[in-house]
Amino acid sequence: MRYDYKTIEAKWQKRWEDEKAFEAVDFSEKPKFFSMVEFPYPSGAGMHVGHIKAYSGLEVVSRKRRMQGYNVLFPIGFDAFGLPTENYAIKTNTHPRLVTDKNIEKFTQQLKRVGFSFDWSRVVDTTEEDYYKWTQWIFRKMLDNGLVFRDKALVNYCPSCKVVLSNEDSQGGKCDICHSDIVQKSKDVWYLRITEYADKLLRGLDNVDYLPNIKMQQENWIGKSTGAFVKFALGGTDELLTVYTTRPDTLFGVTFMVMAPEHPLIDKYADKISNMEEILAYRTECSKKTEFERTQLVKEKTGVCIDGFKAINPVNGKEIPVYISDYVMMGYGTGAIMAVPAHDQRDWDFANKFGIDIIEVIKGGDITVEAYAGDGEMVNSDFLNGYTNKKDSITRMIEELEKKGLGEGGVQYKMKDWAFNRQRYWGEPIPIVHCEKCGIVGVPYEELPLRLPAMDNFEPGQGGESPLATLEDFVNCKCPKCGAPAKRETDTMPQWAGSSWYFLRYIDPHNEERFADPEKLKYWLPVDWYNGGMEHVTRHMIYSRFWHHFLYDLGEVPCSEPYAKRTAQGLILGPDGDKMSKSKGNVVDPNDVVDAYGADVLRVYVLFMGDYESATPWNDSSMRGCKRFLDRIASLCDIAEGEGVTPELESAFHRTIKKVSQDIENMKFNTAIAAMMSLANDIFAVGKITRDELATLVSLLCPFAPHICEEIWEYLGNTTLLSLGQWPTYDEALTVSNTVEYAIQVNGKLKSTIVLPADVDKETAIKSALLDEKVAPAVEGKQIVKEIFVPGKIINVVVK
RNA sequence: GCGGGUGUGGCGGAAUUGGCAGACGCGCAAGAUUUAGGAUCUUGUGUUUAUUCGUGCAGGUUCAAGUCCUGUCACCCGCACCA
Repeated sequence: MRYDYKTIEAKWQKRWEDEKAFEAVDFSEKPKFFSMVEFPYPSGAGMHVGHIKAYSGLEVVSRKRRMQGYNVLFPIGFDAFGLPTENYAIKTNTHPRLVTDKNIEKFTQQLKRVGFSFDWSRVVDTTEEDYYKWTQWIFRKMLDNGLVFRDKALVNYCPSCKVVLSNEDSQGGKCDICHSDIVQKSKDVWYLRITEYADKLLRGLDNVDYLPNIKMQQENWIGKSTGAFVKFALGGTDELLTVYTTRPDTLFGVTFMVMAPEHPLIDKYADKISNMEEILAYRTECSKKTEFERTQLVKEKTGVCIDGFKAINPVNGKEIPVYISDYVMMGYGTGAIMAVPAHDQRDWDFANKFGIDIIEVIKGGDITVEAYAGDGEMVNSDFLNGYTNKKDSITRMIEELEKKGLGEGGVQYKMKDWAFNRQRYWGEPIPIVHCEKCGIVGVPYEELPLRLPAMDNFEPGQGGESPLATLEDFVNCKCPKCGAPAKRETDTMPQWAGSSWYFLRYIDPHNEERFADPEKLKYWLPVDWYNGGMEHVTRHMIYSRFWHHFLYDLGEVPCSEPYAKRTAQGLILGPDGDKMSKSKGNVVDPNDVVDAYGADVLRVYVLFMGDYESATPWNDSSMRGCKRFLDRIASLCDIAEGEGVTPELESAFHRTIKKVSQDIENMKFNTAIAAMMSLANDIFAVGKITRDELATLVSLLCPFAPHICEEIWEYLGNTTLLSLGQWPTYDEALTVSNTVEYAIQVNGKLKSTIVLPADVDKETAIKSALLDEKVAPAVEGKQIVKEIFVPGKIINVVVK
């Protein structure tokens, strides 16, 4: 058969679409399988091959599941709000709506050309009113349930994008979008109280099947630590200064305290502090430092001693000095620490610089040289002396503190509340009204969606105002509660909002009454298998798990965890081994590959090129090998004859069915394809194949290269779709052949190989081995000390 | 600094978990076919003169180690003054 991929691919894509082959059926009797890939951001550049690899994994799994008789929901959509589109819109003076529609059209066309078996009847677009209505609805529910609050805070501000960023979006002091330096700025910020769900999000990980490194990253992100809160009296005030520590048992080693420069107690007692000017100067200096400077200057500690009050150590009554220093952050713990220089390197550095006492309380290190953070016997610690177990000494100290009312055990999380507003146009308007009398009032549910108003100039205002703030009609409104004139919130939601619940909308994308029908949610949830990039396993996944947990607490969804299983694909690197990027000019466009080789070749190659979870460089000639493979498969039509089984191939077929079936489940697509290539090699070596066997082979290959396989299936006389056909089964007994090639070793060195019956016994095997013409001379005249026989594998003779 | 991961031919990568290292593919070489190029097909391809030596490096356990143990180096990815 001639492999005319252009004609073949167009033909089958049309037929799948005409027959609605891949549309999921709600409430079908078949077992359900909900597989989901991370929906793309429809950028103007179109897709690159990385997208194709990201979708091909679950594409193969989904196609296999359909052939195994599952009712498969494999949806796709577009996460289309966000800055790149908006920036492009500003630059070209086109409305972001038009830009988005154009980009979505381009992406859709590209995805369809590759032949992905998405359910195109359920496409969601986060920027459509009937979608973001429900994004706003969930936000309103959060507002009702006390999970939304407003605070003035120092925020990460990107002067280039003119936008406030979350900590997550400004890692390393750089803007996640344009990579400019972030500055700190005081602003009103809307927060979502995600920290309230920290423990639920952590415990939920026990019941899901995520790759171990994904779980670990999420645990790390949540960052739970256990320890104690300890209260220190401040001499000369009625105040208790609370600190958080993971090692309350080192309390006898505390020789000073440190507060974050912005700590509010400093302002409260400003009139008691004689060196306030010095402190204010230090504060100013700190606020000027960028994140980069703060992390680079890690070793050099700076600070100022507060001249006005001293702290009292609650366990021994000692007076100790209090400093401010920027190595203590306002954002973690209580913004103040007890310093134990003998056993914390940062405290040690600080003490060393400022000439503060260092008292050893744990034996084992040399505290004149550096802090000792290891375990050991407690000393200089009164009732804790002699303790050697960290856990016991901590427990004992917490008991003691609780008895005196000077402290208690507690936990802390690294995770911070989610800064949820952006001063940009292309996002979901935050459905809130500011009323002078009533304060913050939610837009009534029946008024949702709060539509993004049409406007011409989406450029952010100077000073970081949202462009919406310039629209009088939008801003001025009536208070929904009291009817008095009020003002609308003009900020919009961050891009993470729409993607926090999209998997729910796939289940019922056209519902006008609810975000999704409860019965349908019950049928489809949870997502059985979710695949995406490693870069999203903390932010997007934690945010969306948070929203889902919240909806679960409201009784809106039937399970607490949205994703039963999560995997991640590795990047495709450029041919030069570098990350693909437009600036490096090493981006491979999937359209070019489809034009030159066909969609099936592209699909097979992105899965064959390497381990699915690892980063692998693109290689054009390696891809041509995949083309050759499919050509050879097509050419099998010319030799396929007769029915039934070719005896020489029977075992190879059963082994391949087993291997491919298992490898797909483990995402070992590269070895699955290798196994089919091997089988093809065997077939050509034998020189014949029956029509039945060819049908089996194309069934196995169909999830990978569906167009050519459908064509061959039709060539074999079938009128049904192979994509909805039967997944081949294998007979375990036939996967093993009745002879085995044994390796023969003498003293562990390979000497020869020998073919023996599979059920050979040890005695016969060794006897035959010793007769081998290469083995005999090596053994001759020597004494046999030991004979090792591993059934099915190896014979080893030890001689002296 | 902390946490996790990876080191195997010229290249991408395999190795049913301790049992013939290099499956499969690329590349390369020779041959066939072809007016030629391309494509296709066949054979070969870690190293080395038989023999050896070979999975980052150095030791160890074992009849047997890419796989287990100890130490060490390099690279990659997270988080990062987290108290």
